[in-house]
Amino acid sequence: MYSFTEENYLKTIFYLSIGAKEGVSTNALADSTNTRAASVSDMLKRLAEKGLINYQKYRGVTLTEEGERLALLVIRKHRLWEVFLAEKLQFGWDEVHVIAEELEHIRSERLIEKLDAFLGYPKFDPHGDPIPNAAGEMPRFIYRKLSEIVEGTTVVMTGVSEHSPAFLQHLDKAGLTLGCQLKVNEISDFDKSVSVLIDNVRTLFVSHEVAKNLLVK
Amino acid sequence: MYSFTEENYLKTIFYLSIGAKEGVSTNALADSTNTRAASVSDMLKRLAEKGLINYQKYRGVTLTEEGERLALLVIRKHRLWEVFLAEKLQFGWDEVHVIAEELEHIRSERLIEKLDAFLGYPKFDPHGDPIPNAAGEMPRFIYRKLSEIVEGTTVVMTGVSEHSPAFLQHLDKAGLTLGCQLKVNEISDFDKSVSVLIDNVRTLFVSHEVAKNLLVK
DNA sequence: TAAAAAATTTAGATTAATCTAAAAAAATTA
DNA sequence: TAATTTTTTTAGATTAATCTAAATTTTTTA
Repeated sequence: MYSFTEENYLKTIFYLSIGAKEGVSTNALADSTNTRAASVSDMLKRLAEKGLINYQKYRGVTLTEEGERLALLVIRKHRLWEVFLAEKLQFGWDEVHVIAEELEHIRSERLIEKLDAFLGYPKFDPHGDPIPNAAGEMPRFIYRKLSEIVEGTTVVMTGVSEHSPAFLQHLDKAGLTLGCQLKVNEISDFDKSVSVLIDNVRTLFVSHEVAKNLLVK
Repeated sequence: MYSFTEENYLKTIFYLSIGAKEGVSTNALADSTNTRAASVSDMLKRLAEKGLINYQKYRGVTLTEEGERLALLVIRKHRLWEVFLAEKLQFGWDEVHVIAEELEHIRSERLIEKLDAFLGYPKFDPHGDPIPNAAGEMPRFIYRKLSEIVEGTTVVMTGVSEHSPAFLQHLDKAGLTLGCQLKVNEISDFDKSVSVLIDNVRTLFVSHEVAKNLLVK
């Protein structure tokens, strides 16, 4: 049985490892967990002793197989609760993350399996992120950013790579929701903003900053 | 913002205060919280400083108005989650308590109000206990025990005063559920066991031990 | 590559919640 | 009511998770 804190470290290491070739640095973890590097060093020693991470002093960390499995089980719980909050309790997709940060630590396997069934075994959370299975396995999709799509191409919005309430509320206001069709009309030479045709109905200008965080396929 | 531990102490003091004329003793709290009297003394000092309990050394404790309000809000959350677990996730009434012990500490007022709405504003939890409102107020019903009902009387089972899985599973096996009609046929002179007619259909012998923990009206 | 800068770890505290053992107060009983 | 027993509190530690400040290692740069 691991503490809330330990679970949060595993989850953070998992997210910071995505794409990275090297191990996650102490400072990156300190930033993400809002603690000091010294506190992170202490915790890394403990997680290493428990066999959850590969750690050598000054070298950064990676998750062991067991550590990754545990991280994905926490992420599974987080994402299932997000679906519950959005679909059953009518929370906005900008509100679910904060509450799920607490719910993800509730310890009951039966609870999460029954919740999964109640929700109809969803495959994605409200932000389009895939939900790991009960064994701690998650399909890895390769999404493209809207900012990388060439002019004239039509794609479907399938996710976001930024989950802050401010960003998600911005998308709400612009009427950009998961599943909408986006045709890239033109990319501005001046500021890289993207002119898109949404669902064949209306045209919208999307800033490069936003386009970088919209995942499409 | 109060810690899980503080919330649990408030809740425990609330339950131990029911019916009691005097304050709750340190030892009673140590028993209920599975800690030692010394630890309880420490915590009582802290809760008193925060204005949540009335405490004088060696004298036992009572909740202040604010302390009781907080205790009832925790109990509100506990009982609403129990309804969710039983009605939506199909957990047995013997299983919901343990999981709700964790869920009751999730901090989000909006969450609990939306959960309340989702459940249709239930007035009672799966054990027949009333659910406090959002202001921390709870109707106080005066229930009678089945063991106090005189022969010949017909009553309805409305609650239980013992919530252990073993007891609740025993009731399941006997087919005793909330809302069933109970006619007291005869009380044994020998062992005080009660012969009851259930829903006008079948007769069952209920031990005095069980009858003491069945609440009826 | 040597010096400077940045990153990381160690040393030594702190806080909340707990403990054991000992002291003190209250309650019981002879 | 005095002695004994029980209850409660205090004193002094312990553990997990954190901190600051200082020391150490690695990386960068001149």
